[in-house]
Amino acid sequence: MKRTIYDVADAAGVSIATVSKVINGTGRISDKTRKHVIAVMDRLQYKPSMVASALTGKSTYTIGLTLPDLANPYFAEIARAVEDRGHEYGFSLFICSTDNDPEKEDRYFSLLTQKRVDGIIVATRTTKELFLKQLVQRKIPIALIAGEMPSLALDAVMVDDYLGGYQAGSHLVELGHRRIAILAEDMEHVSNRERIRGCVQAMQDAGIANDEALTRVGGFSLDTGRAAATGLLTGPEPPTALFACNDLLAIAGIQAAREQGLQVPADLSVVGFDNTILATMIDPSLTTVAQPTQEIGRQAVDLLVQEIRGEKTGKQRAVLLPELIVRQSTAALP
Amino acid sequence: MKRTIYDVADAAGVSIATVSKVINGTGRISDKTRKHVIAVMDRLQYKPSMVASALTGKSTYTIGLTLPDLANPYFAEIARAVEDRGHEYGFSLFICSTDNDPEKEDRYFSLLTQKRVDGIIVATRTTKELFLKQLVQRKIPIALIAGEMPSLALDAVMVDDYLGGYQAGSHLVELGHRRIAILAEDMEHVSNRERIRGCVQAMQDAGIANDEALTRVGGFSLDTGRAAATGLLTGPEPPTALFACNDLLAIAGIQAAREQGLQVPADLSVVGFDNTILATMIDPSLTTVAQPTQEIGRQAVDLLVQEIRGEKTGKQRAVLLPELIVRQSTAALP
DNA sequence: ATGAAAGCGCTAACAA
DNA sequence: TTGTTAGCGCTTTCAT
Repeated sequence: MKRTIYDVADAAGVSIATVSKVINGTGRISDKTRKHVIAVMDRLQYKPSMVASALTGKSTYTIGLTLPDLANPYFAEIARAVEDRGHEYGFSLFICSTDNDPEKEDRYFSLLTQKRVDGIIVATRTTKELFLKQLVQRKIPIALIAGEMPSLALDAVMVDDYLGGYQAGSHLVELGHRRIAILAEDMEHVSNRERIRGCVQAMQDAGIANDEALTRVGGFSLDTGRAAATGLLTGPEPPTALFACNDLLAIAGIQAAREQGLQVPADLSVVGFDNTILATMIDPSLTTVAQPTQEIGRQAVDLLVQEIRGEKTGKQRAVLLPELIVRQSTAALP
Repeated sequence: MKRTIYDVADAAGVSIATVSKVINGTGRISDKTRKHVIAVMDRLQYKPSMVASALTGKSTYTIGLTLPDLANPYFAEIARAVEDRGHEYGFSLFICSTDNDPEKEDRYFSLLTQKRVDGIIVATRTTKELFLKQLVQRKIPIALIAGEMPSLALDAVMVDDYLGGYQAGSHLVELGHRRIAILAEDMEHVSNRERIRGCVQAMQDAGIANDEALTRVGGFSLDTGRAAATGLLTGPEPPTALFACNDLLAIAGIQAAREQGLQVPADLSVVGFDNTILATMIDPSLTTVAQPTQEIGRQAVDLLVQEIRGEKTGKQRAVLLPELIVRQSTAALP
């Protein structure tokens, strides 16, 4: 039942080298034998083993993608984009959800190493420098998505988070808001810090002093986000606008507002970040800073593949631009 | 830089057979040499190649998952569940989004075959019997999620869609609704047909005649769903309740209602299906029939792994029960 | 308890 | 144009 290149060679009355050549289109084979061999191959339903061919030194045509959680819509979209672009190049994708757990991430890296993936795209946010260094030593091509590893020269694609934050802040400022609250995932990751910095800068450019009390950490879930947002809204001088560092938190903010009897956008304008599928689902639809998800995945794969093929010398850093999408969740201050 | 088993053997002053044995815990090795070899292995940062070991006849410890679209929250959740359970068994996961395109699916099957995956979990909805048959001939273990292939005996895990539909229908009937519209993805897939059949049965059990005009196909996107829902709501005798065959369509229904100036649930009660992350995000929060996503992924992997290990003789069909989650989108008919 | 040697299915010189 | 052959890194008898 299990066909090998020998079976094909036998059945076709040629050598395995000949079969190998027609499979790979290498060497010179007469049209006649090529056709014949091909015919025999599909008659036998023969599928060359990529395991064997990988062992021979060629690549495995496999890449790994580490991300915090595949069930998170943002990362699912990224993964889909990576899958699609990888597939165009003939690469299969191993998915590795790490739950932001460094140990789990390390185990996945180790596993990917043993599986001899051709490269790894790292979209996790808790990656330890040491882990990456080990991969680099092993000469495993790496591309970072929205990550920084200043000490290591690595290919990376990121969006200009500062600009995104600035766009969000400007939008709110232009609508007349002056008390603008900020809801962050955490303060560790650069992306978040930059988004906040951008928003604060937009406010300062409009002559609005930054009130630290209006910035809160909302975590990664709807519940923690709602709790943090509620804290923000029930303070002494409540904000009239909220910039959330991702769409999930923005929705948490909207829900918290509703619980406090506030209308969005009448009483509170809300801006999100990411433009995930969620943004168009909720009511009011969410004004948000769009990340070019497709493009992020695409460029990450492009960088990685160039690296794998050795077509590139230095490392590159692609910075993509975010775009503010205005929907229904923001309005001018009365 | 690239370490092989030979490097370890040399450095440890033993044979490669010995090294292999300590790696796999096979054969009898003295405690002394074992420790020594292990020490040498981590000093050299040696990671055994699973490519080579796979070629030797052992399994690749890799499974494939085909699904329509990884970016769809429902399938992302399924994928995450499969990934987690697979990881517990030591299996890595290849993701294959097919976009419901049979050709793409076939190419993925072919690719997975060449990569010599140990098994495939099929969560796509357009799988041709021929494709599956070819895999079966190749003796590749398969597990279906929410699929049927009556002619082929295959392991499968599914939820009782009929029951789910019945629960949704009963809920609406109990709330006093008698004109209940149904929004389906399509009529081809069994899941949808069963959900509808269940809902209709619940209505009939309450003495409500089925009005065919109240069933519409809403497709797979928010836009097509909204269009279909609008058609439903603007008919001569508009419904007071809507059962949508998935959460996305339910949200489309809510949006359509809102566009028509209807309040949910005051003027229209809406029930969804799947209980995806979306259900808690929207306002009003969605009453929906929950699928046990974790359990589906888990059992699919369990069945597949048993098959891979040859621990099972016959094929099994696991039927899981859905559960109605009542939230804010349904209310009693005034 | 350890090692020598024969594959696993394929690719890539090198011969013919 | 086609075939022979030596690996790729590992597992697994079978000797020792």
